[in-house]
Amino acid sequence: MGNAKLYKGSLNTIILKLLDEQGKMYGYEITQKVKALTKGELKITEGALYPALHKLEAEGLLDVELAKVDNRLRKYYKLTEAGEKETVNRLAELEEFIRSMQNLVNPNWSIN
Amino acid sequence: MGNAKLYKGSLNTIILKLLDEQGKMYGYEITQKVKALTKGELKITEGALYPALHKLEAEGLLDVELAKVDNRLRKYYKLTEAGEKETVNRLAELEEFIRSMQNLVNPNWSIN
DNA sequence: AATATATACATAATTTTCTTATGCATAAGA
DNA sequence: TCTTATGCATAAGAAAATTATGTATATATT
Repeated sequence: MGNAKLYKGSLNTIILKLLDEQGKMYGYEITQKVKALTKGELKITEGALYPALHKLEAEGLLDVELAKVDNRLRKYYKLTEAGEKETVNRLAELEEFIRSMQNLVNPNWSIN
Repeated sequence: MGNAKLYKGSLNTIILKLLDEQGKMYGYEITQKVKALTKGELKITEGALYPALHKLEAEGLLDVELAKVDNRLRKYYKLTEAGEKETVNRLAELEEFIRSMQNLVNPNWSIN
């Protein structure tokens, strides 16, 4: 709690970015990766993650590949070609947004 | 368009921050200020701004002062004492969020 | 003089996006 | 045996925005 409600709107872009650099990932793995990368500050809930993955897939940005590991199901997601193109756009947009926020909130921070 | 939907959740903090540094501002002025500070990248819509101001006021974080300039109404908002304290907290939280996002999206960026 | 744009507020309907609460199932650790 | 971790999913509800209106005055443009 506390950090809750703070990353609204950027979850999709985070997913795309991670898939772009990791190649393929499954849902649970994404939640753990984000937790690790942000030292526990950002926690992606399953209720937000799975619908987001399904939507990105429906939009044709992700492909799914089923796998069974230790008798447990995994759904590996990876970017489609369209997904890779979209990732570039959305990442640029998110970076611009972060710079703007940074500049608004603390103009003293370096902007590089 | 484009930048739309990106600053979700942080509008309240932006308002508090601006009021903290400007002393007092009225709604329309806030929209123009944000537009200017972000070179047009962040546009606060009235449908988001006015309800947010009313809510912050209802929470006891803002005080209102009416003014009539050129026969047009203005509602100047300023931080209450509670508002000043809350601003410190919310700003810190938002800064942490920005750092996390920055680190997720582009770990090469400087973290200062 | 007429018209459009800027200034200034406000709210209702809708949509998006999240949290919270469930639910199912297997594996591993205490 | 019981709890925690792994792994998926969806439904109900809340939060926070967008979009679409509405009112009104002032200024700039044609």
